[in-house]
Amino acid sequence: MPKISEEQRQARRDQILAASWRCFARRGIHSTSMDDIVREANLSFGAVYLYYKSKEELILAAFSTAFSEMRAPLAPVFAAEEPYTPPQFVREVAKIISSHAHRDGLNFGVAFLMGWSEAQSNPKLKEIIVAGQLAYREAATVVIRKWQKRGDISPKAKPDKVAKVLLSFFLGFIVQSAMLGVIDPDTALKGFEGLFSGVLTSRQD
Amino acid sequence: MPKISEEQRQARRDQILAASWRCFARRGIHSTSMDDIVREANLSFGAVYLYYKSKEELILAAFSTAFSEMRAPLAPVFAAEEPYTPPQFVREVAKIISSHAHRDGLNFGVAFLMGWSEAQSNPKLKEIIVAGQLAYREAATVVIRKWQKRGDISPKAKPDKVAKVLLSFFLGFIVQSAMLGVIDPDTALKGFEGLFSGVLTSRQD
Amino acid sequence: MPKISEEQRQARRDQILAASWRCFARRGIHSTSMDDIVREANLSFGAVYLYYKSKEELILAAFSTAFSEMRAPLAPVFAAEEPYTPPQFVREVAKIISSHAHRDGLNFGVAFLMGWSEAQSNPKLKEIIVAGQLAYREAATVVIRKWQKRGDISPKAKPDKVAKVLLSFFLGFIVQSAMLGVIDPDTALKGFEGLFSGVLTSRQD
Amino acid sequence: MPKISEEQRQARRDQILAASWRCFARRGIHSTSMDDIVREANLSFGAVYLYYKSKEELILAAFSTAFSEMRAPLAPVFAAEEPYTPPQFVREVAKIISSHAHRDGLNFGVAFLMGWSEAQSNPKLKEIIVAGQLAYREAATVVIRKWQKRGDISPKAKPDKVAKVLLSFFLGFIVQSAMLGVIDPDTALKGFEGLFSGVLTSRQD
DNA sequence: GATGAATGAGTCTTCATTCAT
DNA sequence: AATGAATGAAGACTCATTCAT
Repeated sequence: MPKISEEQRQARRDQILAASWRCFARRGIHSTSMDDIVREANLSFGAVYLYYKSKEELILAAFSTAFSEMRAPLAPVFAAEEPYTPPQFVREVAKIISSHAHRDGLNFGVAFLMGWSEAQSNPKLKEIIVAGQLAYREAATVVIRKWQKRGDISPKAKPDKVAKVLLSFFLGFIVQSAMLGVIDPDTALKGFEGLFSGVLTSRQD
Repeated sequence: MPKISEEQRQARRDQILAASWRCFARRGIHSTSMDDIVREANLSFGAVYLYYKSKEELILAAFSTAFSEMRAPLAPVFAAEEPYTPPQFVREVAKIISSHAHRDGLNFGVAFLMGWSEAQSNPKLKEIIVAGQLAYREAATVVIRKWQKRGDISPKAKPDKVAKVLLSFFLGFIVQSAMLGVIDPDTALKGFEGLFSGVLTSRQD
Repeated sequence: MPKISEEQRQARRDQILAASWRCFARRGIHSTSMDDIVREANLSFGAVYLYYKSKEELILAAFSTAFSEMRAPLAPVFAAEEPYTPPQFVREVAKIISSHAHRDGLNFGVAFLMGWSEAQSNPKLKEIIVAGQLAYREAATVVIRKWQKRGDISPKAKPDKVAKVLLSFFLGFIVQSAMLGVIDPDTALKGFEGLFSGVLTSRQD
Repeated sequence: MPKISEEQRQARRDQILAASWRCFARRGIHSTSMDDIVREANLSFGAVYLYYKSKEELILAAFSTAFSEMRAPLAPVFAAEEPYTPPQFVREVAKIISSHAHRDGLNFGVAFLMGWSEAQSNPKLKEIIVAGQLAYREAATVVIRKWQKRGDISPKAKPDKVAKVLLSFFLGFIVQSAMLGVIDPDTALKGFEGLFSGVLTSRQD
């Protein structure tokens, strides 16, 4: 019979994860030592290892959490029965990414950059990320089909190709937000509309 | 007074950098030891340290080189007096990114992901990357103005906002290519056209 | 004032010791953690430390017990008023060692090997073992004198020297049983008889 | 092309092994830290790990060496075309064990005790030791057959059983030497002769 | 008496860097 | 210029022990 409740246990895990992210965001994953995390979490080595049995497991948990925290607010936008129009959809996603990027005074957008990089030498992490990106492509495809049904975009477009372009846009948005500073959702909206204000015309060539 | 010519010196530096990238692409920066690089370059520790005085300097040089190698083929596309139309522009950039990503059997697209991540704990690298991305935004702005002049896109659009969206798209394209596999330039073209096939219409609402 | 009876207390100590031996025999002393013992004994850390105040004390108790458990069945063989003849004596001792070595599916013969090794860095343990081996030499000397009295062996032999040889034989028997598998008591008997079937003759040279 | 010769390399390995044994003999294997060995060898961590890639490998090498050092002087005694008579054989082996046990002011006899114990949790070591002991049994069998041919012992004895008894005796001799102090070869001889001075008689029963 | 979460000193090991040759 | 053996600081992780409950 455990001496602490499941809630207490989860609270400790969260405490460690939060401390880890404060360290990772400040110094990067590889410049963060377990010692840093232990100190940041105001715990002991043993305590941290009681909840995560290796640095790798901790890193994996940290990224899984970070990714799913981004997933939560995005889900309703992708799953809406009656989706936003493309420009509004872009605006909404941009808004969520922006607000997610800066919390508790730290830039959590870098979590994605770090995760993508780390994935190159961490198969499990890569699997998680690939699965996540493919899921977004899938979800986007569904939205795109609805757009086509509603007449928002041409019925001739291939949804899977459009989905790749749409996902590219969001991923790049994350990169820019992390490297150059947050992009205002309205800027995203206006830029999006502007970029394609002539597409139809140019296709008529 | 150096005992070897400047060409020989540069050749050695390139040899070391090439070996480094083969290692980095395979195992990631932090899982690559100087020993790995020394062996991959068929040199000695002393030789490597003769040309790069620390691992950090080597990493910095490796990223600088990788970024400028991408810059070279992109430059004419951005600098053309009479630019491609937006869809064709996207296609061209996608083509260059794709072909750059896979060379010598290695995925050099990951170089960008690694660089962005590494930049979080390496101010000098961050500076280089930020400068590069801002330069692309600038170059894109110039192209966008030409599009507006030529009537490819609306003259009312703010070029700097459109540039952010355009850069986002390309950066995301790099991410997807590295994580999920290369995206065919025609897919990019078709997806791009499809996504915006209804933008004007939707704006008329 | 203890809250449990002395019998309960001793039962707990035995339970912990038995669990310890199951662990030690499986993985060795140094690869066995207190955690292993706690789990094997179905107890808690606190409980184990209530009965043994350190791992060292537990180890010492474990060996003391193991040694005295071997002593019990051997005692009558050594103390018999009218001892076995030398070959039968060897057979009896071999039988006891063999049956002791394999109990509860574990090889307790290794206890001796471990104890001898551990004694090198544990003075208290060494003292116990040395005292035990000297006691066996003493007991053997008594038996040997009886053999001489009865005419089993030459009255000219020095009992203390014979005792050393006899003890050597038994100790080596323990080693072989633990390392190469149990030696059958009859094998010991026959081998013993065979080895010395010509000693008298060779002495006549 | 290596910078140091094979002899220098071997010398370093020997230096490390010698230092390890000084530590092991003093404090036991598990109480000896790599730090102890590094200091005793007057080297650096890196240097030791350059020659042995883990503590386990070092331990294995240390025991292999210790065992083969014992094998060297024993080989001629076992392999002689015309072997010693049984009592002289015992004397010779005892002499070699005694002289081997004390060298450089350290008791190398404990090496065997430690090895046997360590083998319980180290399969590779166990394999080496088992193979060694079986080899000695084999070698002893050959000697025993020669004794039978020469009439030193009864032709009816089973050589393999006698070999087990003979090996037991030597192993136990090692144990006693290590735990109680070296046994004089002549003591071994006299004790051996004394123990069996009545065997033939007792067999007539 | 009993529990088991928490502690933190101590361990093995790696690897960027140096320097005698 | 080039070599590669040697260095040792720093890192991840373990585990005997304690103590608040």
